[in-house]
Amino acid sequence: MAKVLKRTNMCGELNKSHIGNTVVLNGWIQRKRNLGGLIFCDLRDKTGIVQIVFNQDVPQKLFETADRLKSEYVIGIKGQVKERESKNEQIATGDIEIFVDDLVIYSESETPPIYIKDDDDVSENLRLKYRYLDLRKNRMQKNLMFRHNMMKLTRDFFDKEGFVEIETPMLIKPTPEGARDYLVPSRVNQGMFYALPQSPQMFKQILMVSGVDRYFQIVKCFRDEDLRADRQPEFTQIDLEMSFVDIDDVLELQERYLQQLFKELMDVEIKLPLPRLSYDEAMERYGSDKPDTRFGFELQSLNEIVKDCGFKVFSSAIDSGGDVRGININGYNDRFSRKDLDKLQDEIKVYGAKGLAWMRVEENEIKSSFGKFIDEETLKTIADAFNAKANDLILIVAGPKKIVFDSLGFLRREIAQRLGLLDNTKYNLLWVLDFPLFEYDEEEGRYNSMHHPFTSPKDQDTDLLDSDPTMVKAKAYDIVLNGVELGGGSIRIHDKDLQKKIFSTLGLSDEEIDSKFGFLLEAFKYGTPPHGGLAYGLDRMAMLLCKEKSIREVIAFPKNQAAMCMMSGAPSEASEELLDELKITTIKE
RNA sequence: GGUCCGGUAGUUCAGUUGGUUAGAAUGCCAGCCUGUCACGCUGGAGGUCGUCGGUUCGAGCCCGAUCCGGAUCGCCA
Repeated sequence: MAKVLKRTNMCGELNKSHIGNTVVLNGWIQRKRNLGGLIFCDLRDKTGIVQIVFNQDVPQKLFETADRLKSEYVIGIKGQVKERESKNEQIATGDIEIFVDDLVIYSESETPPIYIKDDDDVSENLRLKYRYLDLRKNRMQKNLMFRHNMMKLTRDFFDKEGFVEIETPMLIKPTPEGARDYLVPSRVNQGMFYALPQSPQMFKQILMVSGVDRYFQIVKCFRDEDLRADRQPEFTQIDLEMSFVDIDDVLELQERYLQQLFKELMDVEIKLPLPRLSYDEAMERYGSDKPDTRFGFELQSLNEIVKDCGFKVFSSAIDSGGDVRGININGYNDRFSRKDLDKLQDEIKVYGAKGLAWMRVEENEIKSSFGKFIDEETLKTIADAFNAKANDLILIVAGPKKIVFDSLGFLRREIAQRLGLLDNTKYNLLWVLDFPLFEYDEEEGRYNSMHHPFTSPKDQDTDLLDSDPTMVKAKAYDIVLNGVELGGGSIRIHDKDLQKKIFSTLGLSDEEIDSKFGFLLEAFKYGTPPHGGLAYGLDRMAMLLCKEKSIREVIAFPKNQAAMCMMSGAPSEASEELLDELKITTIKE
């Protein structure tokens, strides 16, 4: 076992002020340049890279050891910091280099299967398999540090505001609604199962009943649903709950938190109060309940203009309760070929759109895909509704509202991205409020909670619970950043009778209510403060602030799209012994 | 579960209407080299073209099936 040289400095932190010092560094060989009688190595640790030099003034044995060095060998060196004759402007330590007089090889390395550099474009599968190598990259180290700083700032902020971090259980009762649970068999209670929490929702509400007053937790949550670039089966939430508050109290505190987060971690000033949009307005203007407001192309209703226009696609959409809406890609008509438009039309079919109608506004005429079905007067009226000028492109979708919103919402984002209009130095935070409490599930023929069943309806809407549940608005709020839902929450129901009423509107029988939520309702019998809270998706927040495209870049050991850990091989089969003990029989083929 | 894109050297990729021994860059190995910093120069090794089947005189290329990866719709209270 080689001696460990006691480190005096980190590689990336050395500069001119260290010239003349003798330093001891530990790290990995990034690269070796052997000039024959002179060897240069780039030595890397988590802080950066510094050049170390071996020349023939050193003992022959040391020089021979240096000659053996290869990529990713782990070494320790002692040497003197000297000013460089020719600087390297590319790296932070480019003014200096270390002349080595002692070298220890702690461990050798096989040739790594992936390169340790930020701009490699190796397949993600390989990166995940060799995650320990991937994480050596400067970019990944930075992301890990950023996430750490985010969690530290979060803990400090909420601590100062009187919040207490309390751990809630990971083995809990399966939840009937919402996402699919991960199930954990109980050995002690044969045939019974725990679930891993999708969120600590009921526990944090019960902590309010317990008089904790303000709770928060940075907590792992689990949902057994399909993965996406921004969705992992296990993810981290910043979860919090407050007693004796209404919507404005929650939002005001969160705004101060976000302001501080952006100021300290990003050096970005966020102006308060944040903009607020109602759910209806967000849908009407942006076709999304998480609008990206960094660019225009807002939706415009054409119902009034085209309801009697004679073009069947439009009029029948309106007659059957749907919509005709469009967006104006103003100033970019010349950027879209006929082929581009056909492709966009294809792409919105996944949302159920039957087609895409378009109008090209040119200097002296309007060309459109539906010109022969409609008179020129109406075309002009549509163009006027969009304040269209030459070189504008108007895209129109007709159909059921959801399809129209989804399609145009997609087109807005997609086109802005293609045109390079997504300014990643801009951080548009906003609240979306006044969500519907329920949405009607056509397939199951019943109402579902849009948020979750503990969400309080708006006071003035409680009468509508019986007559028209879909009209009831919720005391719910989402925080949105550049088109991504960062988090959401609500003021909860603290009245057990109202809570029961909501459950029954959701179609739950008394027995179901009792078996699934009985403990919460029981707790509510004994004095419940008005309360509300919110949860942020920490991974998503870190992803956006690190300017990454996937949350996998800010999670140390993420799963791939098939929910597998490529490094460790999870999930895997369980042993017969374990399964026997759990009384679980697997179906053998 | 559906749709789309991809799978060729350790890695990233090219590979023409199907036609000789499948190429490049980089990495790796060996030799030379005292101011490099993506060091350079010379030489070398490295391939089940994801897998199986079919068409064909002949398949990396065409067809079918299948496996794997990614994006996405559904799903994600």
